[in-house]
Amino acid sequence: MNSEESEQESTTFKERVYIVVRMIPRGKVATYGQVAMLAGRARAARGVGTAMRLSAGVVDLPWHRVINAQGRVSPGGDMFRPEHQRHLLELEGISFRRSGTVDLKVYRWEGPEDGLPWE
DNA sequence: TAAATGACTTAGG
DNA sequence: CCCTAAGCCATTT
Repeated sequence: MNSEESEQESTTFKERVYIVVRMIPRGKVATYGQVAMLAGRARAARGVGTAMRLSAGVVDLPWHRVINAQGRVSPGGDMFRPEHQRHLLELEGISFRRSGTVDLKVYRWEGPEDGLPWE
């Protein structure tokens, strides 16, 4: 271990995404693009979507706190139904507009106070 | 290794 | 509010 910076990535993109998502506090939300940036891949918003789609069964993962840049929740899925996601968010005190969207100006997570492990 | 897929995003119409 | 076109990416075929 003669190096600390040129070391190989010991974590995959998906792993980092989950780590970031687990940092989102209760009552707050983050967008795919935001998570991508924090995970070290600013333009991989779509990759974050892929990671979340494959997250069924992952323990302790607040998947419902990840929404898109328009404030809309997941489009659907057996285990990720829009109504379910909305319900979970409302239980955390997040209110939706008539349009069914979340006001990011109010509920957007500011980001981690301390730096991330890989940054 | 190339092609297809999809919880994305921004800019326009 | 709904739809399309482009750009970008991880994952799966």
